[in-house]
Amino acid sequence: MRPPTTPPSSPVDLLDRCSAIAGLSLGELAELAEVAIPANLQRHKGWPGMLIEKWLGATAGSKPQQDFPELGIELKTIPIDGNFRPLETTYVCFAPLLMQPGITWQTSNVRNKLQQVLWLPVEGDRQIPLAQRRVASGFFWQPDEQQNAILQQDWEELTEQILMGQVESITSRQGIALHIRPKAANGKVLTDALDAEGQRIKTRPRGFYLRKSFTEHILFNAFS
DNA sequence: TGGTGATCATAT
DNA sequence: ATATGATCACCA
Repeated sequence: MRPPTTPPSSPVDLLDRCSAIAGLSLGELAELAEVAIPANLQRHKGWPGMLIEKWLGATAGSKPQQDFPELGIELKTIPIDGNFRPLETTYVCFAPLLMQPGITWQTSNVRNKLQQVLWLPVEGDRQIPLAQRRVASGFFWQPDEQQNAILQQDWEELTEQILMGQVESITSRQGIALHIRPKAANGKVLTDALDAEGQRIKTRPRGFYLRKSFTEHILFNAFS
């Protein structure tokens, strides 16, 4: 078995590719793909995600769009414990700190990315050697009405705060499903934002993340 | 002990 | 610096 060299032609094709790797370990997948296996993830935090991308035929590169643009599908690998509960929050996208005029939930990058997600849980307990961690079954998810409402509410609250020049007072404790945290290589990375007086300030870049409590429900519904 | 804030690798 | 892929790790 080898990784595909072309993007999936359809959602069914994509799901087939998931089925083909379900139950296999990251070590097996890395060996078949001729990818080096790091000893741990401390300096290779995105490694499982990149490996899975390769096996599903996602377009390489760092574009601010979905992983499968032709299908309108975003891929998210998610580390889970023995009970299929998420071990980490899920990064969604950067939080724009200099708002485009007329940005709404409907046109937001968060909504665009979460409209149709392929979740691929992977064993993530740190006591399991990286190479031995197995891939679970992937599944499609679309936010239901209630989930959409919560996401929209969180997004609007956080966006409003950014718009009001209050980015520095945003804490990751805000938001039921979606929250904002720093997202950068280190604390020295700064980007432009606006303060309450509309003056340009430098602040740490932020990203939108899904809380574990939210993704836990998604996983629970999928596997129960 | 788990969530918040910080950080790591890589491509453009 | 911004974007992708995320997980690390400190401390309340």
